[in-house]
Amino acid sequence: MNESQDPTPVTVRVLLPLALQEAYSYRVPPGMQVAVGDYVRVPLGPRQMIGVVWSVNCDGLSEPSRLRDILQRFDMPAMPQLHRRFVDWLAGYYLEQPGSVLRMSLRAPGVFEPVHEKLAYRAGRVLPDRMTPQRQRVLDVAGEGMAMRAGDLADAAGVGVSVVKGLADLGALETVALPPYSPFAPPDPAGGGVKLSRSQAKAATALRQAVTARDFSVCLLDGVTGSGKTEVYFEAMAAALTAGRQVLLLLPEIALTGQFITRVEKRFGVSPAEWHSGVRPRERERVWQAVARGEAMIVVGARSALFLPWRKPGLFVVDEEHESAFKQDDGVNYHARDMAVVYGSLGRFPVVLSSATPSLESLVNAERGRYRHVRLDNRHGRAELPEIDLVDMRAQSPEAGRWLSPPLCAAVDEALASGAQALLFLNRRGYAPLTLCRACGHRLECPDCSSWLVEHRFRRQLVCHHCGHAEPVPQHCPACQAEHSLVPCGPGVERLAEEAQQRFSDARIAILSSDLQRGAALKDVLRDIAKGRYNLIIGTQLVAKGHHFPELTFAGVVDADLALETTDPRAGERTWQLLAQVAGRAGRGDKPGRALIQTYMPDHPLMTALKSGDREGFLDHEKRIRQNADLPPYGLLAAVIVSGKDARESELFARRLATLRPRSEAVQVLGPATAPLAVVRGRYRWRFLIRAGRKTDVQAYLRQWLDGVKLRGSLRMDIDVDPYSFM
DNA sequence: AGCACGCCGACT
DNA sequence: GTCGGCGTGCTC
Repeated sequence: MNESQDPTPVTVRVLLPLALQEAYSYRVPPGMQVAVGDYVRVPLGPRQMIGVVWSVNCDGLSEPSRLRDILQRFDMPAMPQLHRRFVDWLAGYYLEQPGSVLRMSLRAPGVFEPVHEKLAYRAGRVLPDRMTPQRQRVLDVAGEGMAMRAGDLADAAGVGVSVVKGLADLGALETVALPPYSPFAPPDPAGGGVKLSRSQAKAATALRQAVTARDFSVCLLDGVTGSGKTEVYFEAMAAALTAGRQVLLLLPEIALTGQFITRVEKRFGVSPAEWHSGVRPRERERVWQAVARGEAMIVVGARSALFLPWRKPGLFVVDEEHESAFKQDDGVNYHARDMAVVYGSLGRFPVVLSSATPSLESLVNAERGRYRHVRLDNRHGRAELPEIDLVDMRAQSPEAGRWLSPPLCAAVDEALASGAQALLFLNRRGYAPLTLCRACGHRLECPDCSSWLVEHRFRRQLVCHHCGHAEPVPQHCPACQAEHSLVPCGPGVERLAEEAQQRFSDARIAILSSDLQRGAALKDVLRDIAKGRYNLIIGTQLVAKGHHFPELTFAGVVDADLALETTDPRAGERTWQLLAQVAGRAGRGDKPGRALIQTYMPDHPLMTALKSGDREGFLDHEKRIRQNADLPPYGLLAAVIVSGKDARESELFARRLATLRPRSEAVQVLGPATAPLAVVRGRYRWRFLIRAGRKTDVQAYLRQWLDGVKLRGSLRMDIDVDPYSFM
């Protein structure tokens, strides 16, 4: 009877950041108050873990005697209900354990460590009985008002720290606890704005309305590079900040955060919080705490920033929303752009998706009226794309071992001669994608994956791009022992640079690829390009993203067909986005540039559309293909990948799984077939593709099929809802 | 995720 | 004889 009056639950369910089926029950010890969302420390087997109270069960469902006690409740803002709903929603959609999703929300471990309090000192009320010159100097400095750390105070007074400590003990100095983290300054929504063009102003008004409506909506901000999308969504951010709400600016990759932080500083007068894997632990703590307290108002971050414990979110902006980098491919396979939209819909606040080449998904959502389509005209009235011509490689094929056709060379020559910069784009790292033996035909393959080893000549290594395996380039063929018989086949950017150096003898060549990204190397090269130290840039897709080369007048695409030759259902769309972005790099100021695209498929609808700058035409073509094949966004897709260390065992398991699949009118299961990359890291992979109508509950189907399946030995099963990469 | 338990190969 | 490899299973 008495217990029922007690408001404190006897047992609670605690979600732990582990891949467990469910939350675990714990007892609340007498005298402890816990509520849903609280962060707690609990015992788990021989160790302790930090988890979140997910629900309370006052009825004591499991026998309380078997349960263990919560050890500690952390005194910090509880995880908001919105965030807990988000974790559950994401886990349900991607068929993940909620604990695995929670883990991504607890990636600032320092916040649960005891805060080593930082102390400072200022003048106290009493004077010491015995005054010394040293003491006097310290009190003089302290008398100026500012509380200082012991070391600083001692330095300023020219004395040892012991004098300060002595005065503090006597009460002549007062101890003040400094806030453990330096606070984030409040941004100024009104400051730093620039004059907007008419088109920008109109778009900004639309976005501001969405923010002030204080309800869920999605705006697709669609405008070419140079149309000023950033300034427009900055206006929406200003509106959210004015309303006292937090803003997230989500970027597809870390390399871009630097420039955006500078722009935010200019616009809002303060440094935003920065969140991505490169942020140091101490700073992570600071940001996590400040977001949890609702003190960090602007966060610029990569996809993991979604998992910060947002206190009062008012706007999420996803820049370059078409980027496939928003899809995480390891661990929990979530799409950050889609989850930003989900967060907004759960939290009833607007989301802005921004792109020069919006994804087909977003465009179709706009067509269906689910997203608001906000278009921006080009500020300079320039055409969307520069003048693009195709080089028919069937007719203009360069000699063997060369990849630059005569028209491409002529265009580069012309650009360089005029004192401008030129760009050659090839989406392939290294020197050559394949090395084979002339004597026996043996191909050098990764020992752990079914993929070719890529020669990296600068590193003098053969590298597997799938698992990172690297080995020195052998002297003999490993199969037939022939000497000097290994020949590189096909080009990578390194080899292209070699050819370019021969063709354009006075060119100053820079190679831009992700191999360069370690340390400050990339930054240095970009700066030197901006200074004009290089005039011929040879790069992988790194050059397509964000970086602006003001003196570039020509862009050449060395192999436009590469990205099309995959099994990925979005290959066409990706190729379009990539090539449009690369071509868009050409042109300075208001002067359009020129682009040449080498292809063996000049009649492909994508290529002809690129040539005529007909985005709508390409999109219509792409939509028809997807519609006919029931592919996203007209149908739903999921992949189930089964893998194991033993080839036979993996296959048998996949075949047995196939017999277990439930019959369904609405869902089509294709496979099992060997995955496109049949072996990765020594694991043999089989794949099912699941295709269903747009309104089908694929998750329910997959659960019905796979929930009871027992995995034995090294067998693994990975579910990928909305797959992007078909590897 | 850890951490213990368990079962097979090469050692002082 | 034991040390130790990592496959397997459990944690309220």
